[in-house]
Amino acid sequence: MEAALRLFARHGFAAVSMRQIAAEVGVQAGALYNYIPDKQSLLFDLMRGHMEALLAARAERPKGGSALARLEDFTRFHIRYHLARPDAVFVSYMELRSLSPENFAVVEGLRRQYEDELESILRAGEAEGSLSAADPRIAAMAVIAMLTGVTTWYRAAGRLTVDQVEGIYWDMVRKSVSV
Amino acid sequence: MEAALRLFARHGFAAVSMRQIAAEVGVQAGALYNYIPDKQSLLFDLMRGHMEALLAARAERPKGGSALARLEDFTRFHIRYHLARPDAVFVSYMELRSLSPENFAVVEGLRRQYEDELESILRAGEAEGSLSAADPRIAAMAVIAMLTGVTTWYRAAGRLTVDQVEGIYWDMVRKSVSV
DNA sequence: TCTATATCTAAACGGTTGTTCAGATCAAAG
DNA sequence: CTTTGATCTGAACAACCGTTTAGATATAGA
Repeated sequence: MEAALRLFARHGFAAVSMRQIAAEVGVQAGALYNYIPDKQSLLFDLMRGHMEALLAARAERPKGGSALARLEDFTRFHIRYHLARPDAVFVSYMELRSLSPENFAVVEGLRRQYEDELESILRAGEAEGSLSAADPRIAAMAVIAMLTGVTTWYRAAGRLTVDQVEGIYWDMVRKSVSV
Repeated sequence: MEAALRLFARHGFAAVSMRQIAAEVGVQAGALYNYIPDKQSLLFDLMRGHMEALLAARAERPKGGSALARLEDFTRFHIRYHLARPDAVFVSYMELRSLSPENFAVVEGLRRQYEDELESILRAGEAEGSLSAADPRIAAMAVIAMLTGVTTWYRAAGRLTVDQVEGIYWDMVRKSVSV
């Protein structure tokens, strides 16, 4: 699974052969079929696993507090979690179209759950009067796109630590939905 | 080229065969080679063409004015331009890894030019005192990620017009880098 | 040590891949 | 009407695809 994830992230699902994955772990291609029914299931398991782990990790965060506090926690959590597993993020955002329709629907549903939490935080902030988003659904999509984009340029060896990145993005997110 | 762009956007570069592209335009696969040297060049021409057209269209916009005015123009331009050609945008952002190293470097350079303009607008705003971005480079990447993300959910048949989307995003962008 | 089970290899399956090429077909120019 | 050059077909090429399978090999329990 790790080898497949790495190769899918690097070259794309369609461009990676079962023989390449097998070679990466030192077996013949046929041996992989003792563990997975087919290539599509391999991709689906990786993506569903990533989304479920994301939701599970998110569920462990505190749920109470002000909308502003929850928004900050969401922002920092998202950046930290995504920067820690760039391959899984990359594959999960890029290979949606490689999923069969049924598998796509499942992953899409999980993603939707995640987006919905942010949307409800923004709605709560609106109700509180502490946040302002003209369209909470679109604001949620915009914030997530902004935050996830960090994985395209962040390099652990670069000039910024994860903490610093968190701070910069939180500053922007906070202001973007401020009253 | 149009057929290839459409298919690449839908299924991905690696997943589309020359025979599929040929069938889309009603010829045999071999006939395509009267116009392109190989499949890689086809992708490269599409991506380079998109980036060059983007830069050319951007270059026609007014360059003067306050940093705030230029930021608004950049924001609205980006959304309008990208929503008008979703396939080209999708392919150009998704298939970077399908490019040969030399071709990747070219496309990456063009993209960098585009990002640099936004970064310089933010720096000018900082100098003017009208904008505030803790790290202009990262703020530029964040804003572009947010704006480009619109192509993932926007549907022409949806509840919002392009003008409305522009307005919502400009509001968020403006606030995110406000003093 | 024998047996049962898990795991692997090596080969094969039918099908598809990007690309080439000889020859057919077409349109326009002389 | 003939010629030229562009364009296309249809077949072929070697290589690779995902997947299956028979049989070899390893592992662990009785």
